[in-house]
Amino acid sequence: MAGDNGATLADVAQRAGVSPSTVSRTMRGLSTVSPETRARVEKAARELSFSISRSASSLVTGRTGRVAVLVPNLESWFLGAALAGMAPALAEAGMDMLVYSVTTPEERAHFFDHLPARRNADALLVVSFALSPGERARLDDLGIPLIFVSQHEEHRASVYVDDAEAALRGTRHLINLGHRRIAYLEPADPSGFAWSSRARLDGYRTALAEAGIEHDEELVRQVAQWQGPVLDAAVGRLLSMAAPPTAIFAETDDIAFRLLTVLRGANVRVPDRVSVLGFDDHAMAAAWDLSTMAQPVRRLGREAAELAHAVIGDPEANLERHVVLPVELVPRGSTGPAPRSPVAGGA
Amino acid sequence: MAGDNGATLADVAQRAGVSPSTVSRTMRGLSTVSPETRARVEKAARELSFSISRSASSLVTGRTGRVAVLVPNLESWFLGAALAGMAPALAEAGMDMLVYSVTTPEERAHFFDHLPARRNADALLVVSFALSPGERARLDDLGIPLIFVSQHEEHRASVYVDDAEAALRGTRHLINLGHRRIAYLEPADPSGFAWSSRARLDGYRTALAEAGIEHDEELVRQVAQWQGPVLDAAVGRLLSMAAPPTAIFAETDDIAFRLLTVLRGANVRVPDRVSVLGFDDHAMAAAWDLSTMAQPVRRLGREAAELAHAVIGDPEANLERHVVLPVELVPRGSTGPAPRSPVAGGA
DNA sequence: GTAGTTCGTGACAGCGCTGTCACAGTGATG
DNA sequence: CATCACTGTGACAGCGCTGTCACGAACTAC
Repeated sequence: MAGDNGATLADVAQRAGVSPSTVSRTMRGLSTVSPETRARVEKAARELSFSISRSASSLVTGRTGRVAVLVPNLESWFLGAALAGMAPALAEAGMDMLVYSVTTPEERAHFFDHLPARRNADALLVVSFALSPGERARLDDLGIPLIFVSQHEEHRASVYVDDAEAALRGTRHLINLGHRRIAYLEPADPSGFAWSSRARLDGYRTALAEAGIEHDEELVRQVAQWQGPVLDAAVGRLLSMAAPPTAIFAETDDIAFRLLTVLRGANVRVPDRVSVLGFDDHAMAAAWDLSTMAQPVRRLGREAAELAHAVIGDPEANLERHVVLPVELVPRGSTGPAPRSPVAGGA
Repeated sequence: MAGDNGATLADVAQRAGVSPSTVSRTMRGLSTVSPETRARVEKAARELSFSISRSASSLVTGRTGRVAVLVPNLESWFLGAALAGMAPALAEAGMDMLVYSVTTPEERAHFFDHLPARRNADALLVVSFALSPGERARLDDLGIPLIFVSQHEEHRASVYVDDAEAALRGTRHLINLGHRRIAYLEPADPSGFAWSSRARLDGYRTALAEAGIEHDEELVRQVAQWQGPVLDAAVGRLLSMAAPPTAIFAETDDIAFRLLTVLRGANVRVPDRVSVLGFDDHAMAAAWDLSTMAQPVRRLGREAAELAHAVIGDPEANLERHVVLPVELVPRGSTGPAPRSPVAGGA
């Protein structure tokens, strides 16, 4: 039984008493088959547990029925959610999802040298993957449509969120709560992830300028997103300022979680003394009661998958289409009104 | 440029001045090619950006060079880690990874009706997927080797952890800390995940029996793993007992996180008044300072991928091999010595 | 009733590879 | 010097489909 690859189209044809052509037409749902014949063929196919060999059909059609997805890893909540958004959309379109997780330098070298996706997929979705210029160029060699997800790419289809606008709105939320001293924590180690870190910082600055709050570069600090001590130091630095911040905007929820842990350990009450705002709406954000800017990650994935499907189906499709999705504030318990006591001065 | 599927083997042959057969032999690394010819062919292949069409070769060989993975979702940390373990192992073996995420009833129906993996993969890895008997039987129809990951399946290759032993050791750890009243929280909603919940509970009971601690069924409570109120109620029940537990063993880290949140909200100090032990070593466990039983999830994935590769390469391979991996205690700050005060009586 | 149209089906080539067989060239053996 | 084994290469069929073309039957129109 094992190794038996199943019945062929010809087997089904014989059983149904028709030609292979007719079986092929039936399986592909072409309309030029009479209802009776169709029923007979479908019955035979079911009895033989037949299903089309994509290898054979793609040899003829040049289409593989597969979409490849390139991700910088598989363990982050973000990428899982993005894939989770793609999977149903692709399945619905009858396409399979090929996943390439490329993390280490060895994996990178291997992937970009061999381009295993070549001739194995009809499109490549690149998700939040920081590419070198050489790697970027190499992807064009694949000869299939590229779609960038959660990253912006000139002259190529891209699906992403408006980071600047989101950071702007998040910062405004803090300002509306009365905060004037608002710190910003940005990741020092994007670790292969690509997103518009710069845009988020810009949005933060725009909001401050808008409110006439003078910008204090001391309040912007780089912290390690995953590792230990650096964040403690940054927080210590902020808490020991003459005019310490009453709110901290973390560029990612991962940073916010670690920030909350540090603050809790230091007995700094949130949000009574310091408000904390994150970015992403990480799966655990609700459990941490973290206010955050929610990225529609699943939708990002879904839109990308749908775009891929559209592009594959239509060779004339616009290969430079950009889809920008909104980010919404999810207010939770980690943000509150600015305290009266520690800060005296206004703007 | 787009839509151009690249050079064929024949193009390379012509450029290198050899026959297609020789190019094929070269690309597959067969030994019967002279070094000079090999060099010439490789040069030509590189110049044309050639790579083998798996569709064509699999049509002949019957092998697809792909492994399919069936997962109940893509958003859990656990499955991401399992996939992350598989990916490099498969890449190294030159195989692609096809991911089928099957969550909703509609997706289930579609997957098991159409078996899209049929003839599209050389093996199927089933990861922690709770199958109905009908679905289970359907998978055998695929005609390819099945490998069960993080779940135990009679007469089929399986890679999993020793849940009973792990729960036994975890409970022993609590007993060694002086705890005698140890509660156990098990999930009421496995939500499509398959693991040996029963085995974990058994391990807990074995440890208690071993230590001569009488078993109190009141201390074992079912809680919703993802939803809200049920856990509060269970915790309330435990804390209002005449002899409340001094330690709580949560069957998953997800439960433990929610437990910690509830306890914090209720001002029950951990571990001073109640120790909390989790199970999984979730990516966030360190951030929560949660003591837990660490499953080697990545390794689970890697071993499964290697097993798949072995089985595919050798048709005579043992299709019923079982690999059992160990679970280790990771002691962190959520477990500590049993308090003196609240409980008087011993065993 | 003849010509034109549509519908449903079958025949057949060929997609790009691989596996088998054949065969020329080289060196070893007696 | 004839025989044999071995090495490196090419010729060719065929894997399981799809796309094109051809064709008979059943209509429609005048």
